[in-house]
Amino acid sequence: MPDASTPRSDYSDTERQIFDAALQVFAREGRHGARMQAIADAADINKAMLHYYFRDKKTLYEEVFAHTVRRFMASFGESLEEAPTFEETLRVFIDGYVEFVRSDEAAMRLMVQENLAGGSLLGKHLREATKSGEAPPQILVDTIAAASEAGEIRSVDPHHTVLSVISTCLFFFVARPTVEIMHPDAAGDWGAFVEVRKEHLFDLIYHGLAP
Amino acid sequence: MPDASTPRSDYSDTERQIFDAALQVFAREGRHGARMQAIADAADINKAMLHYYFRDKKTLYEEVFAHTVRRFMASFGESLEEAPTFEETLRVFIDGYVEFVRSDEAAMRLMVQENLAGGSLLGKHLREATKSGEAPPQILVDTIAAASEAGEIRSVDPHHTVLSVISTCLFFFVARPTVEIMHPDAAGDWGAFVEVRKEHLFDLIYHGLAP
DNA sequence: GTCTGGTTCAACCAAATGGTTAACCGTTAC
DNA sequence: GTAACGGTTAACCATTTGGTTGAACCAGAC
Repeated sequence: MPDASTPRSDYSDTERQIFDAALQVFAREGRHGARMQAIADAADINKAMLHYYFRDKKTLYEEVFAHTVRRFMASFGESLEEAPTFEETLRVFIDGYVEFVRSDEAAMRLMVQENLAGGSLLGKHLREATKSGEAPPQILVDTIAAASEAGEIRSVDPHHTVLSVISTCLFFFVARPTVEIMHPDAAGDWGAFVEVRKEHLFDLIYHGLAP
Repeated sequence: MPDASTPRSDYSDTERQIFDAALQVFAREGRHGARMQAIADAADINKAMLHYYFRDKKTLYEEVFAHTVRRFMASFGESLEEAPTFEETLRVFIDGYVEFVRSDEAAMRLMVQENLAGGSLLGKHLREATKSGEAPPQILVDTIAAASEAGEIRSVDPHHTVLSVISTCLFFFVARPTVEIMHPDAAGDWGAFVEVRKEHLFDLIYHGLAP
C-alpha cells in the first residue's frame, strides 16, 4: 500500500515516514504495546527523530489517531454518492466503503482498538471530524429514511439499518485471521474474497430491505 | 457480571481471582499493554502470586486466551438449537449468541484483539476448541444450506451468510463506544438497546434470506 | 571560508516493568 | 512441641523502554 494513509499535506518527508510507520505499528501492537524503537525501525530513522518531530509517544499517537478518524469519516462521506435509486446508492456505498478499508486496514485496526480500549479519545475527535456540515453517517440514515418513506424499501429503523450495513462492511476485516481460517478461499486470494463478499452483502441487505 | 467467565473448574479460588482479573485487564489494555501489577491489583493479590500460579505473562495470557476461545466456541454451539423452522433456529441463535457476548464482553474483546494483532495464536486454539465433533460454525453453515435446499430460504452462499450473521451480532459490541456516541439511546440504556437490536437483526436477515 | 539554522545520530539516563528471592505465616503431621 | 508444607509478602534485581543530550552533519547565506 504505497499511499494508503495520505497524512496532512504540510508534513515533510521525514514526518510522513514517521507518521506512516507509527500508524502501522500502533495498529498492530496497540497504543501501549507499540514500542518507539519499533516505530523508528519501521520508519528507518533514529529513535531521537520521533521526539524531534512529535514531542512524545502520547502526542504521536493522538496525532495519528486524530488523522485516522478524519480519514475514516471522509471515506464514509465519499462513498455516499447521489444515485437515482436507493439500490444504486447502497451498491455504491458498500463498494466504496469496503474498498477504502481494504486499501487501509491499519486505519480500521486503529479505530477498533480505540473502541476496545474504551474509546476515551473517540468523543472529541469524532465530533471534530464531523462538525463541518452534517455527519456522513447521518446522511445515510436520512437516505434510508427517505427511501423508506418513498416506499422504495420496507419500513425499518434507519439507525439500526446503518449500523448493520457498517457492521457487515467492517467485521470481516476486523476478524480477518479468523475468517481466513474458517473460510479457505479467503486465505488463498483475499482480494477475490472481498469482491465476492461485496456482492453477497449487497444482495443480503438489499433483499432484507426490499418491500 | 458475577460469573461471566467460568474458568476451568479445577481452579482454586485464588487462581480464579487471577484468571478473572487477567481476562479483564488483557481485554482492556491488550496483550502487551496489560501490566502484571494491574492484574495483581485487579485480583487483589500480591504480584508474586501471579508468577506462583502462572509461570509468566506469556503463560498467563495463553491460558486465558485458550479458555476464552473454548468458551466462545461453546457459546456458539449452545446457541444453536434444533427448531422446527429455520426462522425459529435463526431467532434463537441470534438471541443466544448476542446474550453470551453481552454477558462477557471481555471475552469478545480478547478474541478481537488477537485478530487485530495478527491472530498467531488463533490457529492452534481454534482448531483445538473445535476438534471434538463438527465445528459449531460449520453446523450453522449446514443448517443454512439445508434450509436453502428445502426452499425455506433463497439460494445463498451459506458461508458468507454465516459470516454476515456473526458480523452483525458482534460488531456493535466491538464498536460500543462509537455506537453510544452515534446512537443516543444506546448510551442511555445499553440493555434495552441490545434487545431492540436483536429484533432488528433477526428482521433484516430473515427478510434478506426469505424466498 | 565560515556562520547559521535545521536536521541526524550514538550514547546516555531515569523510570517502569517482568520476574526472583528469602523470609514469614498458618495449618497439618508426627 | 516442632518439622514440613503450601501459600503469601515485601524487598530486590535485571532488562526494557520512553525520553534526553551534546556533538556532528549539511545545506544555503553572506
